[in-house]
Amino acid sequence: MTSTYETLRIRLQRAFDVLEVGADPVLRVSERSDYQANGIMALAKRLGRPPREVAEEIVRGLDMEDVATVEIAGPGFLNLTLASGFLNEELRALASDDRLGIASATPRRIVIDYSAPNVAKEMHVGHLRSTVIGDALARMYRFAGHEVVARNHVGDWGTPFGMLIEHLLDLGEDQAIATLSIGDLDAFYREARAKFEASDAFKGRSRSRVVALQSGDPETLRLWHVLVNESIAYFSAVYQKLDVTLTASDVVGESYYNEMLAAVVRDLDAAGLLVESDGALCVFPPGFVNRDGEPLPLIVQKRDEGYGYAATDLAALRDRVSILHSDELLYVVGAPQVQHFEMVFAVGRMAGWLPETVRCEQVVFGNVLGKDHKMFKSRDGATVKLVALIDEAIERAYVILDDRGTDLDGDAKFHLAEQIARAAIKYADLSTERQHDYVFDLDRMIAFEGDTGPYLQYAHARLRSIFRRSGDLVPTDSHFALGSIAERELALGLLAFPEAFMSSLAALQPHRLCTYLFDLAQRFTSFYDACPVLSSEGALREERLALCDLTARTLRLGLSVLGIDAPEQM
RNA sequence: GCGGCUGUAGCUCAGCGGAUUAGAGCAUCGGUCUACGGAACCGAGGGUCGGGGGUUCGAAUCCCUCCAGCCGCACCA
Repeated sequence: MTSTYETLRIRLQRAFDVLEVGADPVLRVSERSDYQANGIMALAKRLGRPPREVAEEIVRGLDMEDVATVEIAGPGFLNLTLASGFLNEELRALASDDRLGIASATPRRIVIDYSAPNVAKEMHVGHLRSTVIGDALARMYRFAGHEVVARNHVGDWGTPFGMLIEHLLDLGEDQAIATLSIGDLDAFYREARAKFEASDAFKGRSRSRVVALQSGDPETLRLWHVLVNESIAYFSAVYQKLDVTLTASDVVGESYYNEMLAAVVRDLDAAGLLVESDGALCVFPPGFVNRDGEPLPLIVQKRDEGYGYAATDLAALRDRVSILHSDELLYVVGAPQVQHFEMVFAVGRMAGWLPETVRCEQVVFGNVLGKDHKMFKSRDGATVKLVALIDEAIERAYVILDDRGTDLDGDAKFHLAEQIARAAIKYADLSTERQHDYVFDLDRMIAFEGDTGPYLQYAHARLRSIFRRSGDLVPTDSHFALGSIAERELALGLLAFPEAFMSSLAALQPHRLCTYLFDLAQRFTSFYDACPVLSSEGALREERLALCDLTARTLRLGLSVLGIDAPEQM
């Protein structure tokens, strides 16, 4: 179906076309009217005519069947109020559409690179953002009808593996596996690092172990696999705890690209892009300079002939375009790597590996800060384990459920605590503009009041409770008279869903959908307070039940594409 | 030094091609309720939108400049 927003835009476009300037109307949801048409001032300027005259001409061109009132307010915009007949028809169409107005798009293949933890290293809050944002985008794209290929670019290669493997041998394989499988990855890494720095003998062994790894020594590779597999098992457990769609089969680590690295160098050279500088093989994409104002290289092959992450990222980019045939590449990676990816993408374009038709973008996100606005750390200055954070949130949710008194017990109660905790953490992360740093404050996000995940879950649970009481009866053929202000406000909120979803996805900004859902939940609670549902009768009862059903479905769908559960009761 | 990001209410944040009196949440104060789930609803106070200049009938938004903070700037990813 066509969304209300689209319908209006088309109407408005027709009115604009009367003026024959080919301008696009700008339509926005307004707080003081149902919609507001902007951009008339600019149009008048282009036409060289008085704005009021232009506005009047647009109003004459509008299809007044759908619009109850039009107000020329100020010289630059029109306030539109929708006709009740139009609202009724739109709501009926929305209510009978199980996709809630989101048309299934012509499928494109989108590769989303997200999460990317490192083998034998703990996942911390930094990984939370990439994982949660990436997963929300993946779910949104899938719902919109696209094919998503998730890529978990795990750090599973490089010089640290020499010392890690030697440490594993020192501990004995069984002991090492035991340490890793209980999830104490940081301890393992720390011990290895400490030995590396303290003992020259260990350092020497580590270095030769790296050489053995790179040359494909079978026993070394076997030991490497032990480390990798244990870590991936651990990551999978974290993903499960977070209810993230990533699986072990989405893991395509850095090592996967090893065999392609020589070809990257060879082909860049053949294209005449490769320059030797201080012994390293580099590409100098235009427009990048270092602190002395000299051209900044992307180092593809190091002086020691090893490959850096630039080579790996170029190989991955190539693989994703030419082998996976993706139409769009997204990298959900933190802000510090902006320049790196700009350079990689620039080199990809220069080499012809990244056609102009392929959209390629870093989905940048800001840092997670503590309450002191410094990088998020525990009191003793150590990085905080992601699992510890999730567990703490679950524990708090559990305590709150106890305090509130709940019908649930045992597994069901624990499961609900998990759902609430995940909602609190994910919503807090997703609801701010992703490029900004955000303050991680568990107290606030799990406070269950205000603009939080649990508030949205609660609104949904209250809605479901209505249907439990009324015997799950959902009216199918209601007329939406929208006699009260609260009903009308709720209805307009419901009709805005497709536009909110699509613009959120187009901008790769999940927080816009969050803002929409919170606004909808508030419209609902106001409605719920003002309009009795079950104690109403006849057509009014049917209408209100239908509004409730549509609201519940919209909340559930919106939350689900953000990766948040909507429990039936809380 | 160059580049990027950020600066909006006491706190945490929205404000999406310029638009009516800059909006939420928390906190504070005051109301509502024998109510379908009070994890609620309604209302109030609180802002020189970092400073200054410019463009515009109109700027938190666009341009310039200054200030403050964070990040990046050649072989670790």
